[in-house]
Amino acid sequence: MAEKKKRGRPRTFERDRAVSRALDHYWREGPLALSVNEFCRRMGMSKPSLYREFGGEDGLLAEALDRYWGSVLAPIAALLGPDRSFAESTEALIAFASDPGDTPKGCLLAKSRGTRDRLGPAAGARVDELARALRNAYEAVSRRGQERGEVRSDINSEFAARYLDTQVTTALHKVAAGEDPDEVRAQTELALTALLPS
Amino acid sequence: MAEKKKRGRPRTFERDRAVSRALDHYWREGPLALSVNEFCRRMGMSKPSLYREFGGEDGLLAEALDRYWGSVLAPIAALLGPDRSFAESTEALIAFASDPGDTPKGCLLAKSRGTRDRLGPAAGARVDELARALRNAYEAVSRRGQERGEVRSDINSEFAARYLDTQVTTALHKVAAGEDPDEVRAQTELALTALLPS
DNA sequence: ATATTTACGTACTTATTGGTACAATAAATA
DNA sequence: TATTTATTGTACCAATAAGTACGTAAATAT
Repeated sequence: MAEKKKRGRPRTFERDRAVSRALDHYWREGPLALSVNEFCRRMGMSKPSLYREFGGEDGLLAEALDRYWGSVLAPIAALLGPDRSFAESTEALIAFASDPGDTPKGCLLAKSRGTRDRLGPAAGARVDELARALRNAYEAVSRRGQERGEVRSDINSEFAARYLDTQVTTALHKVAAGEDPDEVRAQTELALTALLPS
Repeated sequence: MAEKKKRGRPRTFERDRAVSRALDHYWREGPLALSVNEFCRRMGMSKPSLYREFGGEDGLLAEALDRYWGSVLAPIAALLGPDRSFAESTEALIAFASDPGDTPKGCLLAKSRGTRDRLGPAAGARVDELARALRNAYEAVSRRGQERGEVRSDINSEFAARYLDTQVTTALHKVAAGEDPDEVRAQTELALTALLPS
């Protein structure tokens, strides 16, 4: 890998930093809140830069979603591993949903899913991907829970996964909307008891 | 109340019809989907008319919400009367949520609540009012259910009402997003079993 | 008829939108 | 030093946004 000298003007665009700041803005205010103009103004980048580097708002959001998965959701999914009981897994999920702890409120994926139809093709596809990956994790948790007798065995594990997804997403939306995290936590805990054996 | 002859040019503006069409548009596409320009174009009214009669988009949406309450939500709330068992009431709610039957999909109030913060002052206040009225109905249902032993007695009836509200609103959002009504119905039914005595 | 009062909508303003042409810049090469 | 190639952002475009000044229409009153 020789350091081939390139011929033209050297790149100064900080792509990584741009994606980070984009993620922050999208996460904080939702993926549709900002116009491209305002976006570039706040990011301190020129509009042609955005179109050149990301092909537009759609591409930028898609990349921000990728980073969100890597830095937030993948670690969460890892918390749902087979070494944990169903109760521990749901506890971790509820803790994540009712209080992410770190920077912005709510979940970028949840916010994006809420406006799925108004997203561009690239971001839309990314949202579907991430949602599916998350649901796969939910399904694994549900199935293991059923095998261990920790979850009602008379419901389909895919249905249970979708139910889990619904409830967690609802919790995330409520927290993002500013509702009391303790209330959200309590409601989500109640909702998940519906999955337990009677 | 004598029919006093008014002095100026007679009114030709069809206020009632305007509100009806506004309700239809808001209901179908959500309260923030249309610009004032596009709105007036579709309604066949001039912009000054809208500002004169309703004070702007905010006032128009507020009035549309009023009509929505009168024509849709109040009848629903009436279905939750004391003559029905808890199971019958929730059944009616789920039927409403998972398939409104008539014209547009979803619930205008649910859609409006989802974007509560971006609404104008009048519409925002109306949304709060209607949501509160609905929750009062939910609380009455919950409390009666508890008195009859149809609902877990170890949870606060206000909390149960908020839970009911959450689950019904979630169902409405999902139907509005185009999800399969049968799936939504099944998930909502499961969620509401959490309120039943064990 | 003329003036007065009320209702209405054309046509305008200013600001912002998504999107891009093109000139300026900065390096390697000749 | 001049040329070529690559990168960047100023400065523009047409379309549309929210909001309103003002002239016209249609009735009653004088």
